[in-house]
Amino acid sequence: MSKNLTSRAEDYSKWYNELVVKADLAENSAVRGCMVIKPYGYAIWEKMQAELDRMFKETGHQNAYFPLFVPKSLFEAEEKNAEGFAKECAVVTHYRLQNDPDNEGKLRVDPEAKLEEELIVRPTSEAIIWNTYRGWIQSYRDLPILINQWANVVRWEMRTRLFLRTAEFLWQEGHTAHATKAEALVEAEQMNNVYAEFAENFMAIPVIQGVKTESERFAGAVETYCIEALMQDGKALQAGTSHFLGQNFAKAFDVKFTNNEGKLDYVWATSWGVSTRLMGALIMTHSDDKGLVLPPNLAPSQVVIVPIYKNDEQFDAITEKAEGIIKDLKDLGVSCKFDKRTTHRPGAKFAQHELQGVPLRIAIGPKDIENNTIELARRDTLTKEIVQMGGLAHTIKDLLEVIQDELYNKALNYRDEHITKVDDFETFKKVLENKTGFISAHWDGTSESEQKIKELTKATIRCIPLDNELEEGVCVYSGEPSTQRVLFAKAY
RNA sequence: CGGGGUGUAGCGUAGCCCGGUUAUCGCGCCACGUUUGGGACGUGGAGGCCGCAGGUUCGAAUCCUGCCACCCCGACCA
Repeated sequence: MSKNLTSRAEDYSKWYNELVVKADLAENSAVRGCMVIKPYGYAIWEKMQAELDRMFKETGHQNAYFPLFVPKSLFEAEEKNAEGFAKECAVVTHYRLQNDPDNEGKLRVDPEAKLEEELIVRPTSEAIIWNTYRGWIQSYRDLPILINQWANVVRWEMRTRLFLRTAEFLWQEGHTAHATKAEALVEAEQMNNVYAEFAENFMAIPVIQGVKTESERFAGAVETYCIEALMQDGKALQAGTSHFLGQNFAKAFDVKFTNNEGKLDYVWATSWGVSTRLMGALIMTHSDDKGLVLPPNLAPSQVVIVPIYKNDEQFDAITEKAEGIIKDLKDLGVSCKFDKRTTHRPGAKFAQHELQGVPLRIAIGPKDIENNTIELARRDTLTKEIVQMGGLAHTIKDLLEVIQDELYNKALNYRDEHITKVDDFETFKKVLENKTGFISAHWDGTSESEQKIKELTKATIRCIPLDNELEEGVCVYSGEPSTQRVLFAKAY
């Protein structure tokens, strides 16, 4: 492990890449654009999964699993969806390899083994799922269908970055079917709320809920709800989306049902997802120049104990004390690891646990044995204090809650300070270049203005906030009348 | 896919222009000893088809050709 991380001020993107690798979260693999998620990174992802899965089930959803492959004829059925993803699809054309007669010891694709119909590796699963739902739905009594799947998908991206954009990524995708438009809309909004609640309460990442403009909308959706977060470098990151799909997929896959008036109608749909990209959001929201900073809710170990000793006798005394602390913490539902490795000295352990973002560190040495104390260090503030043993477990449990809240508030302050109201295009460009962050500005509602602004500034409309107040104004670019402000930013 | 760049040990590198014995240095790794309240020190050691293939040459990490991979900047994107 090399000593120092590149600082954020020096090169934010280099800092991010180094942090992901050095904190042992993930690394690049032999497959272009695909990452290996290492045990420590995967443990954090599992924490996210567990909480999201709980929330999905609490809102009435069940898990299921659909195939990795989508026959091309199904994939192309919903035209807009197909068109939107066509440029980044991996395609299976053959099903067999054979020894290469011209190249000893090598394999080649058997030209005789061409598939009748190509299979698309799913970039998203609407097609295969809606084709399946057709067989499940005849009557309004079969509705709603509320299903989620945990899966991997492939989008053949040109340029990839660990967690933020990989060719293969892990995610969950919910796909629901409803009898009425109103019910589907409620579902799409509900799941966006679930995502917002998860991001804020669990990941300590403040988000803005909104809807996408037409050009940023999911291919095939009527409305795309989203949660947008702001990273420390002032760039926005779309952290989750929930789509109201209208009857587009029902029509494309001919999914009709008889309603309670005996009339035939197409089914209404939603889909919603978050991915391993949330790992990127987590890193870029809280971490610092010493490494990862994990909110207690997401830390694989919330507390780590580092022993400091000169001989076996001291180590035994420390171990006894540590085991007592671990037991008390476990009773309160706090996870704690005892780092008793003899192969590393305390300083190296301190540095490693800081790099990996363990929220609280306890150091116990001979002095602490003597005084009935421990040294308690906070990862988020990098402060440490000597604490008496009495009531330690409760002190720690409370402190973890404080840390969780403070991380959220810190991120919220940063975010709120980086929403700038702007009314003219010159200021727009200046704020984007110098201050960065979200810009709240009037927009005339046309794709043309949106496109022009993107070309000129690289900023896109991240969302039209849901809680927007209506306000008369003129478009920051065209000067045409506008009824509300929207949020612009450069985005990941 | 366009424009630029880089490939030397696990990682970071020197050497390349101007070909010449055993390919440089640091980190990391291994062994032993001394250490342990913020990334220890000493001694010894292991590790290389110099991206791949071909060519020029008495001789190639170095020169030439082709290929591959990766990085940066664009276009695309959760």
